Amino acid sequence: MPDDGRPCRHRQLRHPQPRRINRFLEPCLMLLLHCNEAHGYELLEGLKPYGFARNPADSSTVYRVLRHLEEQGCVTSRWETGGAGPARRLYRITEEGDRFLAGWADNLRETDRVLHRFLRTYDTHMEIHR
Amino acid sequence: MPDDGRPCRHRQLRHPQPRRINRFLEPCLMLLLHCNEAHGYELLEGLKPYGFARNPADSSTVYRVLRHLEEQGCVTSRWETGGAGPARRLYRITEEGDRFLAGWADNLRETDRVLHRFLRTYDTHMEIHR
DNA sequence: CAATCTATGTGCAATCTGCATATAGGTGCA
DNA sequence: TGCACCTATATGCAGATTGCACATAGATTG
Repeated sequence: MPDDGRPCRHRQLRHPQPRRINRFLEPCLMLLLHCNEAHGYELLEGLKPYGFARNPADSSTVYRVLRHLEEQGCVTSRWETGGAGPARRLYRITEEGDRFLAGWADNLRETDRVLHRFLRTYDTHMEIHR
Repeated sequence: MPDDGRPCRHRQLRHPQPRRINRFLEPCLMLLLHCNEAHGYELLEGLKPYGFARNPADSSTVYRVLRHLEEQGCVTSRWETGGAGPARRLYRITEEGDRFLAGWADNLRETDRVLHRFLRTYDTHMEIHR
């Protein structure tokens, strides 16, 4: 199906958008920050291996999620000036963030089980019914 | 953590809700209807094996999704009167619905891959960083 | 006849997310 | 110098999804 870039007008038969797991940016950003202190623009690139290569994350959403995580105490930030280009807000994960990430991982493992249950049922059903 | 039933006041550290996959009701209902013609109240029960046992789907959402699927041409409905209790709206899947379900399955398989990529990365990272 | 179960539905509000846009420092180049 | 472009962060707005509260109504049971 050709894609002219315009939003889908007729609401009919719309397939789910690329972002299918709610708030999936959260665990991805937290895992990246667990590896290294980083700023938003950098994380935007780092997300690519997590399924955001074909469907890049929106930068405004990334920045918003990071500020949200900071409000929650999962990360802290500090301004880095003096480097080349505009000032960057450098994020670092906290202990609270570590626990939050672990909770997310458990949560996603459960989601994975649910997904498998569905796909297995689908496959066996389709095998029987042609 | 005790749960007094009230909504979470302090917005802090909220973990993702039980419904983590966007519009997951859609493929589940379609798969159930691929097996058998059924009405909403019945489908509400049939959803349980798909991960809705611990977190039952909201009935209003189920009815709304079914009407939405009908607008899309994925299902058709007819009233069944004469049985015991109130009239029931019986849903049946269409050929368009079959294709839509197949598309959903492909979509969820991709989601599954993304999920695995994350969990594998998480596990190996945590193994290294104790 | 009141409570309860079956069955379908509307209204509303919170949440999440993508698009458009604003702001601003820095670099390359004609 | 002027201009385009890249880096970097952020706000406003609107559409989509979803859960909760509530409305409606037929049928059954004590």
